[in-house]
Amino acid sequence: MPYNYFFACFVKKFYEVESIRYYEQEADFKVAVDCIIFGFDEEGLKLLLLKRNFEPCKGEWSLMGGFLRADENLDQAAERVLRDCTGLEKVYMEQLMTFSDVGCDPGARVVSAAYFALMDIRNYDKEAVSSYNAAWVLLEQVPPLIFDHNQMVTKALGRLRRRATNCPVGFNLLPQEFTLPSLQMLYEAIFGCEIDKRNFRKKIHSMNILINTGKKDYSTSKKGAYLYSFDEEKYNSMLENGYNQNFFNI
Amino acid sequence: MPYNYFFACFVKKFYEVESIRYYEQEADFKVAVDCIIFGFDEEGLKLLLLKRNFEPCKGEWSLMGGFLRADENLDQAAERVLRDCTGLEKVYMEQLMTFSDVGCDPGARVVSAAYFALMDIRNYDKEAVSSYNAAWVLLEQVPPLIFDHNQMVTKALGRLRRRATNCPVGFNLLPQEFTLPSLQMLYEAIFGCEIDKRNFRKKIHSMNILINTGKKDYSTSKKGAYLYSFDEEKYNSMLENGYNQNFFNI
DNA sequence: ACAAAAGTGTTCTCCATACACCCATGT
DNA sequence: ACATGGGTGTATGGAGAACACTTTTGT
Repeated sequence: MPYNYFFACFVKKFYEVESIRYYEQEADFKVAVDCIIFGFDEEGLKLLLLKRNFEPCKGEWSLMGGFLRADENLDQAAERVLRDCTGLEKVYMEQLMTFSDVGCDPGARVVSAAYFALMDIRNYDKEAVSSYNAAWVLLEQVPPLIFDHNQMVTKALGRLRRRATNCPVGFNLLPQEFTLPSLQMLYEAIFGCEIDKRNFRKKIHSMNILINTGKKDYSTSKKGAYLYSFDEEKYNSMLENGYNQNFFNI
Repeated sequence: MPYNYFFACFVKKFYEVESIRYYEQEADFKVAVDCIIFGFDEEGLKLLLLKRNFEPCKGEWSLMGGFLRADENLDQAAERVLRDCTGLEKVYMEQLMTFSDVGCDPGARVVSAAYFALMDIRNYDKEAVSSYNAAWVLLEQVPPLIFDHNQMVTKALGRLRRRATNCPVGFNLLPQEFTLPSLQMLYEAIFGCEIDKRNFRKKIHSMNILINTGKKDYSTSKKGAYLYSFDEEKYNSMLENGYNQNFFNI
């Protein structure tokens, strides 16, 4: 229970009467969170989308969403929404931007905070996903979505690209152990362009944030590709020591 | 009147009854906008802050803020707040992030979208500013602010730095005509470090986005420094032609 | 003459880019 | 033997960083 909570309870008494004077004439809004959930596999970069089996807009495609509750903040609401529909906790998430156009949701006056999430597409609760009638859709094949959700997706992709250039955020889209060819494919998918294999590997190796597990993945070639894991500790200590370089520059 | 508006009116009829079923059990929130307003003069980078002469938290320092109205979106609300307290329109503004901690504003459950703005400190409505009891405060001397406003300021500074490295957003903080020494001082203030004069000028000149007006400003030296203006047209055409370089790299 | 700010060029280093061949293995 | 994907090194160009002196003019 955070300190703020007690403070709020304490101060509330003081404000209880006053607050009516200050705030009561202001308009009320529903506050939503919508999650742009990225995943990645050999086919490419994907989004987890809902073919809605509930109202409103039943039958149409949308992002995962939900409403903010009085006793939580937006980060918590976004985590809850993600947990509900994928069964996952501790997924990389980041607030993207808040959308607020009048009449965007015709059902009510809603202000919607978009969050983007990066997750390992091989590791989620299939039952939860299918109960929401959700599916992984290739980024290039995203259908028209309800409200301003397509706009949110566009924003999220831009943010993902910027993040991926500045920090090694891409690892969140891969399993804990991954091969360099798959890491390169991921970056090619994020940036939508081809990358020279030698330059890519040189860059990655020069950063010294990968650990070669010694194991090999033989699923895509006869020779087999080494499995690496991300050395988060090393990366964090680099950050503390003022590492300020671009992680990846196209 | 945007297309969406008609659409909303049309669809509303359909939803009027239904919406009650979908949304009525969701919590209501007040939605605020808070503006982090940057200015710059020879003393350094400054923020426009309020010493509140109204409740709540009368007597304390805060950002400029206001509540979202039912008939506007967040961008419009932020513009309105800025217009009310500085008399300015068409100021560079950008949505920063939405803050939503429970108990942050003890007066009510408020979700607050922070905006950051860049303006020419020499050009604003002094009466409006003083009627709000507002003042320009050096960034290094920002006092404790109410709620989570200090956190917003920190975020805004980070965003400003990132923006300034990627695009020539700094010009919004200067008068229409400015000298290279003052432009350099601005960047030194934004990044909080010294910059080599020759390298700075080389970089700026190589971009070809400044117009030398031929006029000189003699206010800071006997020799006088040339006044330049930002060639927005040229910059836009560069963008269209796929200019993708960093504007400024420390 | 001198103080005070404006203005200017060169060298070095490092990083991004372009580019072609060998390796391991299953068939 | 060969097809398939994994893995490696070198040469070049361009941009950032370091660095010192001349110009102008008011006093």
